[in-house]
Amino acid sequence: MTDPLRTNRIYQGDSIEVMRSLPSASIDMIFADPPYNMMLGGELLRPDNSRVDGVDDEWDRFESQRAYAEFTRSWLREARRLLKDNGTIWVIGSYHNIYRVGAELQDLGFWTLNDVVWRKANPMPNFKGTRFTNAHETLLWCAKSAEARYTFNYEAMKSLNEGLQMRSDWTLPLCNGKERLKAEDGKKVHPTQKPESLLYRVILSSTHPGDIILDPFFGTGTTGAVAKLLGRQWIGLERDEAYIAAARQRIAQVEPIKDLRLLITPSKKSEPRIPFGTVVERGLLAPGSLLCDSQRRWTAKVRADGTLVATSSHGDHRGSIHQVGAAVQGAPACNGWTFWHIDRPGGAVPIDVLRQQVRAELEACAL
Amino acid sequence: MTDPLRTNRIYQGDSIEVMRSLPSASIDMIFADPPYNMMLGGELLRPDNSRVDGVDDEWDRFESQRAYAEFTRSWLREARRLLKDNGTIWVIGSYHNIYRVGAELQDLGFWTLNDVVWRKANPMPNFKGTRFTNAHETLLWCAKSAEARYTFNYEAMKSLNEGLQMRSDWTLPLCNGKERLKAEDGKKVHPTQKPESLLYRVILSSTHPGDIILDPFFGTGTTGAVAKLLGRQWIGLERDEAYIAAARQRIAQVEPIKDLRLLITPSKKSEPRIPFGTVVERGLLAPGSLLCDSQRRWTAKVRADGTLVATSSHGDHRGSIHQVGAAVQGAPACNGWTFWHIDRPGGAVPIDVLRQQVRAELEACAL
DNA sequence: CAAGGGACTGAATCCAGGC
DNA sequence: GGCCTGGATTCAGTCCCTT
Repeated sequence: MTDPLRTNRIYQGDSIEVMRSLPSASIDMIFADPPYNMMLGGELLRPDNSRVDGVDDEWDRFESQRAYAEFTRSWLREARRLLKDNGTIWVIGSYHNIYRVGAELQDLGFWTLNDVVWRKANPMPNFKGTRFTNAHETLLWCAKSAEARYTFNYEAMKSLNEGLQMRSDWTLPLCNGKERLKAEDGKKVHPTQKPESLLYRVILSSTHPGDIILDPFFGTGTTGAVAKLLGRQWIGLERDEAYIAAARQRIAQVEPIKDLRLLITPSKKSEPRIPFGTVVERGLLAPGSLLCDSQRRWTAKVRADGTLVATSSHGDHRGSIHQVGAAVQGAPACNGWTFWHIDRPGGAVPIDVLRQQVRAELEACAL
Repeated sequence: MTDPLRTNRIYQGDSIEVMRSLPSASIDMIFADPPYNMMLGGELLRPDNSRVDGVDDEWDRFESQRAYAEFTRSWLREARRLLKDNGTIWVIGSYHNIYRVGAELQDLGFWTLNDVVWRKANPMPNFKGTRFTNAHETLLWCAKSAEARYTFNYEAMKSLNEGLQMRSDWTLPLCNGKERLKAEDGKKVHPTQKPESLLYRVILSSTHPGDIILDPFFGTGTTGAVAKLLGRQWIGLERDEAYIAAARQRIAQVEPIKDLRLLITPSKKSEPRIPFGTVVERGLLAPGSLLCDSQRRWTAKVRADGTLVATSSHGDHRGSIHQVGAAVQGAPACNGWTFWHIDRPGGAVPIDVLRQQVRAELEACAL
């Protein structure tokens, strides 16, 4: 193609078809949030009988796993053609699709730089208690080859992380509140709008100001909004007219900023909560160990799941260190960390020292 | 095979070959930490044990990627055969191999339950500052099919996390200090020894005491050590004599927890079911008694057969405590045990206390 | 106005056992 | 295997309304 690439605009149409019309080796970075192929079953009710609004949109339905694999290979192949040799691609997904995406990326010759975990601060719980709470999504970050000289703004990431190297796990909240785009009827415009904080990190880490960023599954334009904010060029591909209208309006309101320091929001550092179970799990205290209070009036036995069992004049008790501490004393509440002790040669030591030990180990990973 | 499966031992030899000699549908859970030295100069063996040269030109990279895929498919296929229908498999890996593993798992028909992120508390920094610090590894947890009734000790995980649902991201330290096995020369025995805390969570979450756990890449036996501690049976496959010797010595020193009460976290789902009719039958509630909800918005009358009758704005209702509770509220479902109350001097009391009473009586009987 | 309670919501492969 | 029914199951955060 001889046409110059026109940026800062949305191209309407099927992603793969529009990509085919764009010139090769013209893009610095691609961020892609493709359909996940969730395959949800029937409806899901919360314990209060309200209905979970799942992703059942037409664009997330594929005929088979094979069809999804072919779709993935097709758009990734075009993405590879559009990327400059030193460009990189980000793809976000969940366990439903990210393993297929990762395998196809590697088959096509992409070179993985990192896989990054978006650790959701406030995920939806598992209402039926059937699995671990699905509390993260995965991003893959790849170059076109092992030899590529890709962009990585190491210092920007380090300062964003208060002077420590940015790790491959990012703790960020979901997109909700005022940031979440709502239609006039109050309903969310897009079922899976990504938080801008996520795109900040992606764009800030792997592009320079002025670079051209392509998002082939543009949705309501989070990539475009953050790209404009950060002084990058952007191109969005999207099929849905309603999404496009919302994205245009949203991006028009963005005022680009030049001073990156304004973006660095200090991370909320709070003392990490340490469940007592962690102390047991890490082998600092064996299941079956005996605890006692400082006066040795009561004893309790440690269970494998981090609860205690004890017997007192009030009966048998089972529960957390706090619950059992309160129960044996007949008290309304109790701080189990300072109440319960372990017998050591020099005397009884509160189990809080074990918590301190765990905290010390954890201090290395700040976020 | 007609031989009974002999557990709590290490089988020496090639993983895939030894797996072929074991009986189908005999394993409750598999934990696998397969090799993933794809292009790091380490050796990679094809399924036929021939060696792949680690050269990094395009052709050879393709060869070794394909060889790794074949290796992965081979051992996963055997793993699938060995698993009981309701068994599950855990596989741990990094971005070098886990996407290939995940794709092969799904191709073979495994059903993903969770992907779990091990967030390393103390990862190795990225010395060159060229990427994000690689601070996590990924575990995949799969059942054999979507319909399988797999084991998940929800309550134990919740207790371990001090009353909150366990999430899909686990922050745990690397294996070091006293736990790390060292040879006489002070060098580590195994390059990638996993922390026992990781296996503790894996085993406690997805197996029952007495279950049979297979680790086809046993190494220095972390899986065996934790399995023994937690009262599970184990089988380890390993080729390397030095690893086997270290594992044997290590596991011999583990003292198992014998007391089942310390190992099992009771859950409501596992308690014996009591029909409401039993409560009436035993005279804890007379036919004709009036029940109400906690807000006293609705009332219902107890019939001799343990059903209820009630009238609401939705009409007349007759049926089980659950059905009538749902009907008067116009809700899709209802737990009648906690919804319906009896009027007592101190206030309304849920009929669940009557169920507890019956359970206590039955338990006394059983002893 | 501050504090507190209740409703609502988020990429979700979300039940188990008996007949 | 299909159908029916008992009955178990949620965390963090925002917004609105009441006290």
